[in-house]
Amino acid sequence: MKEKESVTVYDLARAAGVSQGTVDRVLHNRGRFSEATRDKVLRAVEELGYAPNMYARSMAQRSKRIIACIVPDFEEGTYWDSNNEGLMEGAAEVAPLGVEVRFHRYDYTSRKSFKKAVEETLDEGCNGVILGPVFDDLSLPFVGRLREMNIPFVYIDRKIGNDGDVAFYGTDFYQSGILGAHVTSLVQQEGTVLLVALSQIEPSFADTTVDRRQAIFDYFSEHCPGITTYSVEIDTENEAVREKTLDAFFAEHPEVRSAIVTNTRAYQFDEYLRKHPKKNLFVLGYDDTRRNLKALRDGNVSAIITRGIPLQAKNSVISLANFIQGDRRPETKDNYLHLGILTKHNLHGLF
Amino acid sequence: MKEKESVTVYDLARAAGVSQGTVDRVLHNRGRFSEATRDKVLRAVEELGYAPNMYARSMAQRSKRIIACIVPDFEEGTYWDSNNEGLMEGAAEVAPLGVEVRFHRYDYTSRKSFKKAVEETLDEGCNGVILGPVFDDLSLPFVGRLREMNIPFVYIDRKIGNDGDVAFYGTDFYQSGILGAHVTSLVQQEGTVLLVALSQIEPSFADTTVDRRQAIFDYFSEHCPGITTYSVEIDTENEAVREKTLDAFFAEHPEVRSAIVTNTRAYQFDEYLRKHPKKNLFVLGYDDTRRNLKALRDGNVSAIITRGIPLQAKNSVISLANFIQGDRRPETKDNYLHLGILTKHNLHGLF
DNA sequence: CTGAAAGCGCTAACAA
DNA sequence: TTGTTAGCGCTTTCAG
Repeated sequence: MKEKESVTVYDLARAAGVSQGTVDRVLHNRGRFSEATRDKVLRAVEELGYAPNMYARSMAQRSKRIIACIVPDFEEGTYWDSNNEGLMEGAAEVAPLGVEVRFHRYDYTSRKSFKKAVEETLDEGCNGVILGPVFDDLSLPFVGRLREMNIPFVYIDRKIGNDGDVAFYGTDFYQSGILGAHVTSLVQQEGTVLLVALSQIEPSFADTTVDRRQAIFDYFSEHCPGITTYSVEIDTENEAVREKTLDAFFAEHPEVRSAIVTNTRAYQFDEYLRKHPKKNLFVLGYDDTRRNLKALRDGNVSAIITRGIPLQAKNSVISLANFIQGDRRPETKDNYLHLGILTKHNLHGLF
Repeated sequence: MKEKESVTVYDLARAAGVSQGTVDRVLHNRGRFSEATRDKVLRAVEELGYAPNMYARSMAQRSKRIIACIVPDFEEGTYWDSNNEGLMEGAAEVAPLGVEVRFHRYDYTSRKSFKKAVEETLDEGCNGVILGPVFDDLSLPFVGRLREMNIPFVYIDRKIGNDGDVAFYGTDFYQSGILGAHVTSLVQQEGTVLLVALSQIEPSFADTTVDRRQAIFDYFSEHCPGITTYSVEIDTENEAVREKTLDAFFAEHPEVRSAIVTNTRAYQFDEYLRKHPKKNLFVLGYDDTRRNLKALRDGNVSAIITRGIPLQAKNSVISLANFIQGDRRPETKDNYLHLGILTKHNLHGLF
């Protein structure tokens, strides 16, 4: 019901005294124009305040842009599954912009499979990459390659260096530890707290949760002199071993009132508690994976700190698509997502 | 890098044996076509699974669509300010789709101003309405009018009936009460809890927080027999009166360990506590308004339950725009937003 | 190196 | 009632 105003390529062309075709060439650096015209056009862009119409653009493009997504494969209900969910949502959202998301998944316990995913990506070709890195030494040369080839990329979950990435979406692990400790301290001002950590199967992996644990220690030692903490490491793979470890701990420390599971598998601790119930134990876990949410709803987990995994993944897709199609970078390069607190009673819409 | 497939009006036209113009007419019910062609076209739509290209559409439209937004005016940092923030975000997001959002604000203490806003809206004309209703008896005939005129509308914050609205975005107040009580019960299993409520200035207003208070009572009486609650009503407008009321309460009940402020103005309770500090008082409030967040960060509020106000507002705009421009309804009609829990240590990115 | 022109999917004005 | 056609802002041939 009102006219649209907005400066177009045609306006630029007129202002610069050239044709639309020429404007397009300098805008996209497709070569075949002189320095002089380049300047004229760019000046016109400045003066008129040109902003491209993304929709017209994607309509005119006969070909799609491809985003290659190199992320770990996953079991149902785990961390990378949640990420996958968000990536899919993002893919759906950018599809009408003419951007297609293709997956190259790898086994995060296998360096070889990562190499393979990388090769595939490079072979197929793409206009942008979303990288969920696990192996630093393997990822580094890869992003170097991307930079050479002028392929934009965004990190998800973790980032390797600060070099040429368009953006990063992930969590501030230290802060997540502070929050977990804070919540626990609200429930319990003094006494014993148990920290349950994942034992490292593969010492070569980067263990992102060390920062989290450090934060918890820091918080308690600064704010809660009355709290004593103990750590146990549990075996992710073997339930029998887990059981023995935990039995031993609880035998020695029956006075424990809270437990913080610092890795992403609070549901495994819940499994233990189902068999060996403890009265009034406050259990705090991390990450809104399906399994953890189930343990929160039906089991013995009292609260979960979440980083909105699907959102981080979704945002990574959208921001990369906007960069590729709309020439615009995200407002902030490093995006540490909001940490949420979940209990039995605010799961609505998540599960 | 791959061809786009997707069925277009042209495809429909060919399939139905008519022209694009005719297809457009039946698609938009612009009249001037026979029943027979209508059927042919609609069948083609079914068979080919046609979905309009929203971007092509908004490009071809020389005129904008207008969304009229009838919501309460606000003071800085209060509930409707947060809503406004989200509405603005939404407006920015749908602008490239050729949708403009226009505001008609009213004073929520004045029925007359609401009437005026409604009249303005009707006079100016629009393609859709977002309504934040306060006066039920005034809103009802208005939405009746909208239905007659075939103008789609969505409710925000509260809804009046379930009639012709495209969607509703708001909170489940009862659930928010349950959550608040649950969180409080995590901190304190027994003893005294103070409920602070807003005293009604205007008894004609719908008080949405009664459900919340009811839920708190229900939760405690079901799960926490050891907890006793007391309610006080405080005067929103007059600080001196507030002070007196609260002084009197604390004199009588020095044993109180938690307080729940059930309205949206926890910051006013914080103001009181700054002048009359209480040791170890757990204070829970509602809503992530700027003032409340400040009281959480720097003051005596321990936790805030939030309904993601900006998000509810933003979604209302986006869903209405999609309905108007993209012919598609939101997936769920009634959207009760996720309830968040905020503490000092997860304000990042919100403030 | 540059310009002209066709066309992406859709709407809207104008003929018929 | 229906078909035709000219754009919307942009990219992309294809000739110069």
